[in-house]
Amino acid sequence: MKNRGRSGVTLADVAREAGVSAMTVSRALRNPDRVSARSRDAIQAVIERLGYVPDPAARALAAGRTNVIGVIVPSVTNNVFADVMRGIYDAAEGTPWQVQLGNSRYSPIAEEDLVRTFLSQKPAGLIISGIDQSEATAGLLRSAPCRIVQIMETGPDPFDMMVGFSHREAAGAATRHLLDAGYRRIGFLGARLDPRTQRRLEGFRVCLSPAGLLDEARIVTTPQPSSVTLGGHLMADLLSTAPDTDAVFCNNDDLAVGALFECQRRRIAVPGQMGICGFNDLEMMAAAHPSITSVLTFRHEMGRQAMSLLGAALRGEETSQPVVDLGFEVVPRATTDRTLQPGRAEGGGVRARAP
Amino acid sequence: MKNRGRSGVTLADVAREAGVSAMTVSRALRNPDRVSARSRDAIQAVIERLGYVPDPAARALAAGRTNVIGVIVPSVTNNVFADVMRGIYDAAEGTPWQVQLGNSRYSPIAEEDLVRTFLSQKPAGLIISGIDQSEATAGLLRSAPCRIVQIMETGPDPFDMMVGFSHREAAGAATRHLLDAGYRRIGFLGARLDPRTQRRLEGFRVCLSPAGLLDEARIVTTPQPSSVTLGGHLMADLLSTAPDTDAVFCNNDDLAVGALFECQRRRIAVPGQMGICGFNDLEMMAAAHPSITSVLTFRHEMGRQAMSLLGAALRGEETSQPVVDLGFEVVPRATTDRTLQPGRAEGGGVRARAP
DNA sequence: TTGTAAGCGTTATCAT
DNA sequence: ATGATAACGCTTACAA
Repeated sequence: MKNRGRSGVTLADVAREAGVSAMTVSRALRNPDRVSARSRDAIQAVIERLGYVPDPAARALAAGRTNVIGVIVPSVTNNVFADVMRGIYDAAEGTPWQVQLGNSRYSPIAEEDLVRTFLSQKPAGLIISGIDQSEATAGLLRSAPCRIVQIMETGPDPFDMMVGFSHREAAGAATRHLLDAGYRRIGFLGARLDPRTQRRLEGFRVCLSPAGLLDEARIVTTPQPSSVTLGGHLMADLLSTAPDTDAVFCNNDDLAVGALFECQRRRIAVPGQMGICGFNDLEMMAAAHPSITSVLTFRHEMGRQAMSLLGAALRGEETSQPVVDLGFEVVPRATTDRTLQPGRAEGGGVRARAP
Repeated sequence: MKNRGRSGVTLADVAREAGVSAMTVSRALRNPDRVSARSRDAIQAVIERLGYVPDPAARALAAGRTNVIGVIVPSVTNNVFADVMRGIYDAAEGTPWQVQLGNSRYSPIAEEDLVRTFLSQKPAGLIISGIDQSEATAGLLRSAPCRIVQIMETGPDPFDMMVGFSHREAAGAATRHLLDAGYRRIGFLGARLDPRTQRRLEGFRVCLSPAGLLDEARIVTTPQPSSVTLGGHLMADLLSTAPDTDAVFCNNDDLAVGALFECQRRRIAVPGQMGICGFNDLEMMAAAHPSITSVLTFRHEMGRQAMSLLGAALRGEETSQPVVDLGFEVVPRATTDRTLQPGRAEGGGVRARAP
């Protein structure tokens, strides 16, 4: 098999130059304190001189495991997951764990393939979004020889660990906020009905139904992926179906922003004639004019904690609490504050802040 | 070393069950047509029955290469890179290439580490953002034993291939658009001065300078990462420094949206008293009220082409054109259209579209 | 503290 | 078309 023209400096090269055996170099790399200071220094010098970098494939093959943490999210474009990913990367920094990202594109089949691919790499851990895995995927995960964290949601029967919150309750709280603000004919705008969206819709229904205020005609959804433009369209649909609607809970912030712009275009006063509440509380919501009420979710923290929990578990520090509920927070702002002095009709907004 | 309790079914297991040698199974997996139909079918059946999945580490070690495409971006939160990543994933779908993401967080040192880590994995290719690698990184890349695509920008001396556009020209065109629209006291709002931002600022200067309209006092920048909120703050700063400014070129769309909201808050008529132009043309820009002028960049296409180019090169299809300039497109909208009938002062906008 | 031997699961090479 | 054999670069297990 000879030399196939590989560039690499190997452990053996380093060992030879440093006048020790390969095993000592291997140890110096992973448990520096189990090697004499003298060897350690000599080895370190040679490594730098030769520019040695360990071959992860050889390592994985010999050790039967890797320091890879597989992360499976349904979207890489979505702001929400971008924040979660950043939290994961932040927590992984300075640790030996190497994050590897997989994008399931909201497809259960792609998700199953990803899990299979990740498992074939003998990962140290897996972080997977949601609690709605297919039966096949669930089977793989249940018998997986690594630690697993489910994120984004809490629910019963975790495979292992969980970091999330209740979307049902969060949506319920948002809807209650609209009720408390005095709105009565409340609509729901939703895009891409993934399982979390559906549970939010459920929370919406459960909040309005007992009060006799649930009107299915005010629920407007579409399978299309969400966008600001779509928020405008959904608002337009809602207004043509149920023109007397006086507030909307938007299933995410993009839709809420689009709904606000649509109101401004139509000279509908917000919050006077129409209340608007979003979901996630992206940075933009506070900066908008009028500022937009939303439900703050702790996305970055979710990623951070998922990774930290995994790290702790892998270090053998068993957590007493395998399911972490991060909660949420309704953030009331101008778009649902009827006590604000309404702007002129065509302004479509109020002054929420001094200039 | 015995059995360490690994879960895996191996090639040898499949070979034994199928009554052939390991090599035949290996061949059947990678070059099905170099194996008799009989063996092929028998092997396929056993693979499915046993649930065999190849071990990528063993494969990498034996073959000396992998089907990994390393992708290095400076941010995973930024919409722009999210779109590029989606393009890459889209183009990788259905190919044997496995995309692996690295986040350099705008740090040249982190970037160098990532390159080193990726190279240690013997990747089939590397996609790296920008043309401003450190000398150390450049050295690694020049002697890398794999194909390389630089994305986001075009420039001289590609390591190998390149897919991008000229940020300098794009910013110049945007500034020219503001001039053509009749604005004369034009400002620049910029956050995080990465190399691309700086080249955009350069394009801005080069456009205004010959006309004698460049006023450094109207250039407001900050090292902070960009956000909608920050766009408002920068606009506020600009107005206190140079209150007679009549238009701004914002270095990205978030800033532009924030600037627009700030104008609305202050009852500054847009586009009447203040023209606003963003950069990238995110989906939101068209949906805003008033709709916001921006410079469309082909982010998804950039990722798609980078990956396709790489795929073609790896298949041995040499491209005649190793540097692809995707260009850009100034998209004029309401925020720079002075011919529109101005809304009332406090409206801060115009009706860009019928309801 | 250090070294020796064996093998991890796959593919390249060369025969047959 | 198929197979025997020798690596690939590293780590586990055990011995010194």
